[in-house]
Amino acid sequence: MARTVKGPDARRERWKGHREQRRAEFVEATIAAVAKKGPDVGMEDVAAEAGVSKPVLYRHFTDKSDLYLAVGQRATELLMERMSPALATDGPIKDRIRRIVDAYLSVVEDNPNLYRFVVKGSFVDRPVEKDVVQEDKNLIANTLARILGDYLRAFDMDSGGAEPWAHALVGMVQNAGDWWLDRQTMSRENLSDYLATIIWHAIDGLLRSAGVQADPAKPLTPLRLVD
Amino acid sequence: MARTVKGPDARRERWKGHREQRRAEFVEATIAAVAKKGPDVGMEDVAAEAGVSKPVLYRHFTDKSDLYLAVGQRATELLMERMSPALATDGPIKDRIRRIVDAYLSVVEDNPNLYRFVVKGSFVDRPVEKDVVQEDKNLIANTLARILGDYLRAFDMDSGGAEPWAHALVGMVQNAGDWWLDRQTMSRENLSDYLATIIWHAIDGLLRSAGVQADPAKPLTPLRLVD
DNA sequence: AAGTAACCGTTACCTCAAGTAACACTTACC
DNA sequence: GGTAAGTGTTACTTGAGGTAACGGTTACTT
Repeated sequence: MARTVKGPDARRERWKGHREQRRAEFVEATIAAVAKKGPDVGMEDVAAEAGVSKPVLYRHFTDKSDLYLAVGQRATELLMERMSPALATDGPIKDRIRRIVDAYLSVVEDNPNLYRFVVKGSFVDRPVEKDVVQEDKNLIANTLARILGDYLRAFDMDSGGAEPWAHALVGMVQNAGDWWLDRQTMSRENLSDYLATIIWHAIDGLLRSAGVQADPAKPLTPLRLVD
Repeated sequence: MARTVKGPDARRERWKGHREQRRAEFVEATIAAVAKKGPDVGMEDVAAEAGVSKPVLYRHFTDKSDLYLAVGQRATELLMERMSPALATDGPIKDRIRRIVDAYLSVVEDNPNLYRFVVKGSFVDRPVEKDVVQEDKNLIANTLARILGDYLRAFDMDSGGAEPWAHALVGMVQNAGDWWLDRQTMSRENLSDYLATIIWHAIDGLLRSAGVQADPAKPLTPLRLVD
């Protein structure tokens, strides 16, 4: 009796890492399939791309939306990887905004099909409950909200707007990105500039209204954006 | 010869108006069904709500997405009905922005299921080609772009940013609205204020950078927004 | 060494909603 | 009376998501 009571049977633990690796493998396969066959791939296609048949997929993902959620999270990782250097770099504030926006747009530009797949081709089943995109947008927006809130508080301003503003900024960049992706009527650089300009003006306006004079060419002082 | 040569058989014309009326009727039925059964209704549900069986629906709409598109357009009409008074009112510029934003949010607030249905539950089939939401957002954004462009040109500024800025603004308000709809953690009035503030600051900043001093309490002079 | 708990994988099926076929009746123009 | 539009029905096909049932492999447990 001694061991059986407590010992959770090593056979269960043995695969822990492996399962995650497998999931990741299927997520990659999905991304590859999307890149090949466009954003409307089905489970069959994904399975084929992974060199496997459907039921195998369903051993690792409960659902289509479960898989899509995982893909969305992976995409968020890719996005963050590309954006975090831009977030971490100190420098002139406006330039920094431009770089962050541009990092986002560069990801969109490099993975148009994946982008469309994640942003548009999801939540087919679960209508409200588990929304892949909203999840990830919230993640980004919450990060932004924290940063904004800290800034506002540091300047002794009302920080109640931080959250809506964060979501507003996210939506703004995303929607402009969507538009740009569909009909690429201007260079990425130009779009980044325009968006950075409008964001900068919004921030500058907020600071002005609190009597703070900010120089677009200098870093904002009271906090560092990423620590 | 007068009639027979050209006359395209009055039987074809007889129904022109009727067909449109019927389409509208089904669109209303869809909206009612959505209000009752949530945003994930199927064609069967819609047909039932209209007191009809599926094939009838398919005589008037080629497709599910065709129906959804029509619903989206109807929703846009409802939205515009509510927004246009706010757009047409002259008055202090910042206040006006607030009213426009608030009008949008009020529609979202009053028809949450319809809103979710239109914004989220679409484009299930046609992946890229006929995107209902994008269509309607573009309509709004283009209107905005025209207005912005006119303003910018009136102030002798670079109007190249008008289009991206318009899409940015639309996305901003929409995303903030989505967030608010999901977890209503602040009053509509507060959200409208916060959004109007950020938009005002962005516009004000643009004008300042061109050397124009605008007073948030006064109407912008060179053009009227709606004519 | 035998048992078994976890994985590997397959083919063949079920289910459900979108969309279609085929058929019958009504109205009013020609 | 013929016919081109519409009204409507029930019963089917199709396709994609998801499942059942089966068999093989590995390596921990007893």
